[in-house]
Amino acid sequence: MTLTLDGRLAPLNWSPENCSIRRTLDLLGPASSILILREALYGTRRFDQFAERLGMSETSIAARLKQLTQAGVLERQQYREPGSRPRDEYVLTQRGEDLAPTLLALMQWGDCYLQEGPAPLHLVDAAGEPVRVAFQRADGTTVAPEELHLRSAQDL
Amino acid sequence: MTLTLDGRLAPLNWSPENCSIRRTLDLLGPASSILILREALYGTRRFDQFAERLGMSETSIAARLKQLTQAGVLERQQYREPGSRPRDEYVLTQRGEDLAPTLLALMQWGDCYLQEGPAPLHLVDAAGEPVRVAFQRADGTTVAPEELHLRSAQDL
DNA sequence: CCGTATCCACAACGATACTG
DNA sequence: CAGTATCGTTGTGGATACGG
Repeated sequence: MTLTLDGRLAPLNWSPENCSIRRTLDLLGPASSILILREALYGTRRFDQFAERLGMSETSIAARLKQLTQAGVLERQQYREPGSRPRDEYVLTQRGEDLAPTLLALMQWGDCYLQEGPAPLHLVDAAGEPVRVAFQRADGTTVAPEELHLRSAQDL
Repeated sequence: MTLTLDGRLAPLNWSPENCSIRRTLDLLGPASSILILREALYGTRRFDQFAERLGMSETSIAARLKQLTQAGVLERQQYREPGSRPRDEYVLTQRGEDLAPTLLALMQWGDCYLQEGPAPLHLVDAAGEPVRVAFQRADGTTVAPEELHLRSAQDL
């Protein structure tokens, strides 16, 4: 596969700076931000749980949580356990949840190419059937990678 | 959505270090590696083209290309234009092409949340119909994000 | 429990100059 | 054209100590 950009390698109306991939990576920040989001997707919400599960220093955790909150993919929520004072926790916003395909596509690739033995986690549906990240049309039909093309907007 | 890990937030048989997302990020390296791969996916192959299109220094380009080659997602290929001496170019391996869902999921998210106005590039099939990254079962049927679960391997 | 402040180490990057 | 060598700057992170 090579996404042929409709046959041209450098369309005039597309510039490498005006690129959603670059802007998304800039917004999310370093790789440790992705790991924070992975934990958030798994259900981790509290500061010390992030720190413990990721094996990162509190300094880094605080910086990443603040950055991701400002980026709008996490938000602080107050909660109160009975008998305790109110605390904050960090939960995914809709924007953050929508990063799930990206994260799970990464996981899928690593499971395929970097995992020795069976993968530790499997993505399944409500009935336990395996689920994969794939390309599909609006009607839900699958698109093979060889059929993919990138079209620049002004070609329409 | 929260991927409930079958109801438990920290399954005993899964550790944050043994994680395909982390290992994949470690293998690929810094964010600029992802941008290199984006260019490779678009069809860029030659050293100076990477440097020019990404606006990065030759030092960084050389380091990233070497790293990605060692990681097995790019490989050097000799080519020879008529009348020129042979040169090297960097092309995606199968491993590298299989990162397309990850990169395009990133692009899709950025198009949705960071793009002002219409996206500059559209992912389409051979007939020009729009294509998205989505979750699906082995039989091709679509899975809604709310239906997703992560199951640890030893629960089988 | 949930962070912040300070200090230090290292990795990534751009700029520049240089080689086959 | 396709890199390598060196330098200086910045960003990221760990360790430690400290504050609400």
